[in-house]
Amino acid sequence: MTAKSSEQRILAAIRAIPRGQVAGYGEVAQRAGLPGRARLVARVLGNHDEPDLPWYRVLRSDGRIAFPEGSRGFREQSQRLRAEGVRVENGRVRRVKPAPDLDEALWGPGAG
DNA sequence: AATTTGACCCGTC
DNA sequence: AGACGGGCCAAAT
Repeated sequence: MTAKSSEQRILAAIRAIPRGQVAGYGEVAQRAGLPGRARLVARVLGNHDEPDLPWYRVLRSDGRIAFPEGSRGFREQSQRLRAEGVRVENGRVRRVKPAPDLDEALWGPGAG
């Protein structure tokens, strides 16, 4: 038997996204062992047939919904995200604040 | 077969 | 924040 197809790995990575949390296409691709294949992830999402697939937890790297504002997918995704407690604002998801660099902590404002 | 398209990403300005 | 260019890969034209 051959190895699992990339599609299966991508689907698995998407299913692995915890409820109430989101992930970027590139992030999913990387978790699926396919770094740089973000577009492939998008294609797979467009071809998905599984109703239980949390496709709505996948966003752009900017934290924005990949659908055009006002589109059906856009509203559905934003609504589903809000249903999980994700804060969606103007088609954009408030992502987790990145950890500050050590230099910033040491040499930041007030360190002088 | 070449070009365009698509639920994209990253570094740089 | 937004704009630009390069990368990536498969389907559609």
